Amino acid sequence: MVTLAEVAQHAGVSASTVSYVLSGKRSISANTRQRVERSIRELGYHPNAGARALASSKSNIIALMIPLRTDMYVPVMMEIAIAVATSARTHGYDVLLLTGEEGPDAVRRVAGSGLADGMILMDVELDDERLPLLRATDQPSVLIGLPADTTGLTCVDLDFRATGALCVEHLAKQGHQDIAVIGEAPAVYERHTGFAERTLEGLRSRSREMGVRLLHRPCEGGYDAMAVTLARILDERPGTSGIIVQNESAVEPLLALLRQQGRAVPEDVSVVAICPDQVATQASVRLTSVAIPAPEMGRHAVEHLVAKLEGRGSDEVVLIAPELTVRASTGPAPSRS
Amino acid sequence: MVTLAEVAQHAGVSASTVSYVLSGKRSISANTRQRVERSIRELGYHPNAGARALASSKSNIIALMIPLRTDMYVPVMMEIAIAVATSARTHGYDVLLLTGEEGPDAVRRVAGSGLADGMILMDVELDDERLPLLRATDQPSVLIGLPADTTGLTCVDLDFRATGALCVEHLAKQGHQDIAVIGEAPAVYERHTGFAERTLEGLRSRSREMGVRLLHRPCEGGYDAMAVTLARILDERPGTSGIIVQNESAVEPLLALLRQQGRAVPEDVSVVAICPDQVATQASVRLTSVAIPAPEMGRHAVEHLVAKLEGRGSDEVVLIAPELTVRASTGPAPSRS
DNA sequence: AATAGGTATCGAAGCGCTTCGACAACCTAT
DNA sequence: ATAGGTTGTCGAAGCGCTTCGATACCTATT
Repeated sequence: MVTLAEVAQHAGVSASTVSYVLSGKRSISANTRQRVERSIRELGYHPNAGARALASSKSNIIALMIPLRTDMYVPVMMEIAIAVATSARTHGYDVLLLTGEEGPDAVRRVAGSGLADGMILMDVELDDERLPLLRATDQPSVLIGLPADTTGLTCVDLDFRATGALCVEHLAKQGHQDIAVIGEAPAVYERHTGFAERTLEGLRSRSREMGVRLLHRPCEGGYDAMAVTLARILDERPGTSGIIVQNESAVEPLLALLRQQGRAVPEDVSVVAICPDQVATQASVRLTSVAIPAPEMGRHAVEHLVAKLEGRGSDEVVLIAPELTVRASTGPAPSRS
Repeated sequence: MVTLAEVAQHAGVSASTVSYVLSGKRSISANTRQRVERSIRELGYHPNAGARALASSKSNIIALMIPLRTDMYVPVMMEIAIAVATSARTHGYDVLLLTGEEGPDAVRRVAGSGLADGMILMDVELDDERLPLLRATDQPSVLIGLPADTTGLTCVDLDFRATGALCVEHLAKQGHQDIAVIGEAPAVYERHTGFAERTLEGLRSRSREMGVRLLHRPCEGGYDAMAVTLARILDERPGTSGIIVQNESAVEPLLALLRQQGRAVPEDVSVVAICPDQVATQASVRLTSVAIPAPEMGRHAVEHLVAKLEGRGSDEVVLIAPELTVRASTGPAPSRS
């Protein structure tokens, strides 16, 4: 393993000079810089991460805490994780992957050991048990998702309230009067995941404003659960002509069931999905949808965290504006006969 | 930030004693141990990761290199990543997330900087450009996936050859004579991903042995691509009564298309999938499938890597035996009229 | 000609930990 | 009583880096 000292000797300068060449914190003559850089290349030098962390009290690592569950939004999580990792690299950071398993202890461990300079938390619940700790240790951090109380925190999320509103608006404008919402699994609501509840708020308030009727039903993923849920919905509101789905694993089953029942999309029923674009475009009907901009969320999170770590940036809630893309699954409401 | 020295002072012992209490590398009297442990608790001490890494030349970090692409097997990747992370924790390691983006440079960087003690590579290609480096630096590592040449490497993977064979066998035994295979996207074959080619080998050799006809067609995910692929298959081999799918995002479209064409599953066509159990059980028909045991793969990978890091364990190829679960999508071949 | 201000470099201290050798204290077995 | 072993603890060195003066030289300014 090549060390700084060896590079220094090889280049005929002192160790500190090499360090300054690397960090650029003091001016170095062009001549010396080149000699040092050449030695670094020739010896294949890589600074030792531990030593660097010790001396500078900076690890250049960002911890990313992902949920342990894989019952929802797996592709989204993955996309965010990848976006965080690649985006972090462009800022000179590596990413440490923590699962939710350890819970608050992970926050303590990482903050206490100086393993990471800051952390990004995904899947934040409305009343997340990690938040008090985060505030207490004032560990630099960014949340993906929105807790109930955001004071002293930086959060990045899609504006799910606006997303809900946008979906209703789109359907209402096309004349749909009875709209059903197929939501996430009941467990998601029970654990008060912010995005689910905020979507619901947006859906409800906008349907009130626009005078349409809204029926919300949570739904486990899969064909069987979807069949039951759909039957109940159509039983309760036979006139339902617009459906909003916020559950990836219910999308395809829903379309299959509608087809099977002879309900044409979009002629008889319009469907709007809240899902990643990939799901919307690969479904058996190309779905009108509001995309969940996973890469953008990951990037934003990293950028805000890096800003904090560099002393710039402040606590702030960043809500990404939703965009509805019209595809083949929505159209005018069928005329009521 | 509490340091070792402060703990030592608080407990009235020397720093080295505290260190030995922590590591257990020398015997410590029960009395002293308790005093030290109490001080640690009271002060909320966490050893500094950088200092520890520097002094011991061990970071207690495992690097996990995941593919950048999200065009295939996203849930599987995610499950593996989570399994790796949680499993690593039980062995006292944290996981550093690297994306494939940096390619071989990431290997160099991590190995050179001592950032991680070892690495796990996912999505290994048959002739992966990272392998020469791995061998050259003799960086402790484990691959998930099987390259063409495994000498000097430790690999963990599902036995895809056996998987292919198992699928064919199951259908052949039920009397199916014409079997179609819907494979991964063409790009996957073009980049010579090991698992895809090995599955194919297994499929082909077993169908030769059992005297059935096999037609393999790569297929992009999604409804449209699946429609085209299916039409071609049925055109070329109208007698096809068994279908094997190895492409998650083709599963549901396939089922939808068959339904639409009035082909009943399993009465007219039997379908076997190679996919995670979740996909198989949540599909619109409960699918007979060979599961991709993601958690097991992740766990195995970590355990072998840890064994290597502790000086135990050797180079070895671990192939996990496939298991076929019969569900509702396969049955006897329709009698030929 | 003397002084001030830059610029380029070096030496040394120190980050918080691990680990080796030393040593005192005690316990056996002669 | 003494040599030889254990056991428990300490001090000091050192891991590879960053960073803070200090120094030496050079150019501009008075």
